[in-house]
Amino acid sequence: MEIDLKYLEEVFHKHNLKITPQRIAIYKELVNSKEHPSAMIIYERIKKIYPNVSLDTVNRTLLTFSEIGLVRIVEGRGDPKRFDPNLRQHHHFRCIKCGEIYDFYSEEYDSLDIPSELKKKFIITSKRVNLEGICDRCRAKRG
Amino acid sequence: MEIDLKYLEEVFHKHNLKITPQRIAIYKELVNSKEHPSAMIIYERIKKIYPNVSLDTVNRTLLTFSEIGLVRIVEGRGDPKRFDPNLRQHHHFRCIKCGEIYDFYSEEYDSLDIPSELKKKFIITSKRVNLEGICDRCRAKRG
DNA sequence: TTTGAAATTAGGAATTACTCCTATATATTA
DNA sequence: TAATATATAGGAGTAATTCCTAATTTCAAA
Repeated sequence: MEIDLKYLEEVFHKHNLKITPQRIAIYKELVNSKEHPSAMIIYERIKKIYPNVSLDTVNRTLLTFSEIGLVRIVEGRGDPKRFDPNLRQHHHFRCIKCGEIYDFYSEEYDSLDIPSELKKKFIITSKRVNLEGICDRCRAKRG
Repeated sequence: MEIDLKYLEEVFHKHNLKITPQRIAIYKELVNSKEHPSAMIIYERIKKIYPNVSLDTVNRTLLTFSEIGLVRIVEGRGDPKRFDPNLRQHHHFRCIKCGEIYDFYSEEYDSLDIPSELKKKFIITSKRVNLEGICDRCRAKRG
């Protein structure tokens, strides 16, 4: 998928971030990933194009992106952080066997009300339904 | 809070786990925690009672507990694993400033339907709504 | 009860996933 | 184009977790 470079550069400008080839490459790689990759996975792929990019840069960049809201860190179970460039409101199904995360969309879930006792106490900035279970592939493997 | 030792021993038996003082202490400590603690935090507390318990045992034990469904690993953002002994269906609010996680209950959320295209493809074993935002304490701090 | 096999533990080493440090290089603005 | 503020690479350092192994403990059967 071609990314909208202009949009990306605008976002960088808005947050006073310099436009560097590494940042663009990292963002491209993440957008074109389907599996909510970790920094290490992005790093391995980027290395093929920029052989001496450093893992630290990939990590730092992905964290910067998440700070400015360009990507999100997926909610996981304490293993390596995984990143998600999908900013459209969506929800996750996670396979407890293989760890794969599948995005899905649901208007019903999007329009869930926040319980009023929480609304009074907290400022709510994000809402997501996380489902877990066994995906079709893993189910097939074990009959 | 007093834990139900009998219940705990039954669970251990059911899964062919031996009843050891460490396992009981670790479970007690977790149940009596209110902040979804990490293995390290549990370890520090247990050490006061069993000075030469090892961190590995705490980690291993908590993972074992999560495998048999006695506790759950809280969904987080890649930092140390945190554990939750609350098996009653509930949902989480996580403060993006301080990281604190608050359990809450909602019948509306509990009774959410699973989208049919997911139900067809996947076996769903768990469902949770995760809210994020800023908690009352952090809000107070910054006026 | 005692005994013995199998599971579990402590302690340290190893690994993994970051995160920090700093000299060099690069992007932007004047 | 030059100045300067950022960002990067590479390596060191740190945190969280997992692995390894010898010693210990649990528990079931005698």
